[in-house]
Amino acid sequence: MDRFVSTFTNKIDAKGRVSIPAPFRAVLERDGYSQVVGSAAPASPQSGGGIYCYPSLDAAAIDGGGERLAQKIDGLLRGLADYSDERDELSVALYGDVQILNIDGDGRIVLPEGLRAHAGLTTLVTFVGLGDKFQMWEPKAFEARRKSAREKVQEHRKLFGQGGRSANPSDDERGGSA
Amino acid sequence: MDRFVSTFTNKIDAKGRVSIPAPFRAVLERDGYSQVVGSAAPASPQSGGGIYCYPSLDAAAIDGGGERLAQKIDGLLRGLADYSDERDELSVALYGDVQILNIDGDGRIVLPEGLRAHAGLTTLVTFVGLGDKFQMWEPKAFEARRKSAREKVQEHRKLFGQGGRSANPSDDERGGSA
DNA sequence: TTTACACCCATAAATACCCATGTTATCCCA
DNA sequence: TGGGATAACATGGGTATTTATGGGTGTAAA
Repeated sequence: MDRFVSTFTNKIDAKGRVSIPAPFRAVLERDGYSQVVGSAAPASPQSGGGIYCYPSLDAAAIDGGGERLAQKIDGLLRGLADYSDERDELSVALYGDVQILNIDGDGRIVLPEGLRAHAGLTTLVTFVGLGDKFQMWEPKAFEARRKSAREKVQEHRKLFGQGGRSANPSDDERGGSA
Repeated sequence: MDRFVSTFTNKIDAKGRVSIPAPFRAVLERDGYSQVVGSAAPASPQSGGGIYCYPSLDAAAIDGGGERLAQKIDGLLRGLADYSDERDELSVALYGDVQILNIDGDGRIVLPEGLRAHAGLTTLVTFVGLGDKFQMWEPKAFEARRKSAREKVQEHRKLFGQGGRSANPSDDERGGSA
């Protein structure tokens, strides 16, 4: 199964577009999102093409993914009675905040104002692979979070007393930052 | 699977018309429009049909959708056949105020006074995708709804449990980028 | 007639589509 | 093994479509 891994930082251009890191695009293609590579019939936004994005509930970031992520959202609602008030209300948060961003022929998306604001994005976006989904962060904000995450991991290591870490993986970032 | 997702806010013009967000129209086209009378052919040369609408039972909003929604409502009532009291009530509540709003050549509908009053609509309408139906809200009212919905989701998130939108980044954080 | 509505056209703005370029990593061959 | 040719990718920008919105007009119902 393909997973989103690694982090990449790309630029938001004057039109608000960002390139999705090629490796992520590859995962998305397999994940069952249908992209119009050539000049075939355009996939409509709701057709299941494009990527699913929504503001992260507890972080200043945007969550994104393909069909698999969409299915998970569906799964959360399954089991709730049809047309119950509760279901409607949860749907608002789960579907209402979702945006389907179409990927253009060059592998780019446009980030709507709402999402950009939530993540505090201006000119750069850091794509972070999280397995089933990925997140889009403002580079500085992500660095801070990554740092704290590492510290937590270190603590756990000490607790478990297993130091067997082979090497500090070199971060394969690209783009103008760093 | 096609679903209504995302939210859009459009304007009600002087004639009481509102544009249905294009992505929703795309879903409706696949879903099948509701026909006013059972004519196999398109209802009218211009409009492909109409959308199935009724005042939301639990909220100051209008529920809308296509054939799928119409079928579900039907099914829901059929299932209640035994409890005729309840069925009658629901029938009245649901069918009584159902309207099929025709979509004009430009993708717009006219909101009847009754519906508009129920949702407190004046000049703006917020369309909210809820999966297999959508709702129309007065923007301010919707904001409140969205807020409470988000809170509810926060509560329920633990119940939904693993595998869901794990939303807590540190849950699936890889310790570095190995 | 008067009113409400369906239909038609016009337009600005947002969006999708297309092609070009610089840069980097990769490959091939001498 | 070095170096030039090649391919992949991120990025910039021009242009054609879509979309939302406003308004005019005919037509059918009241």
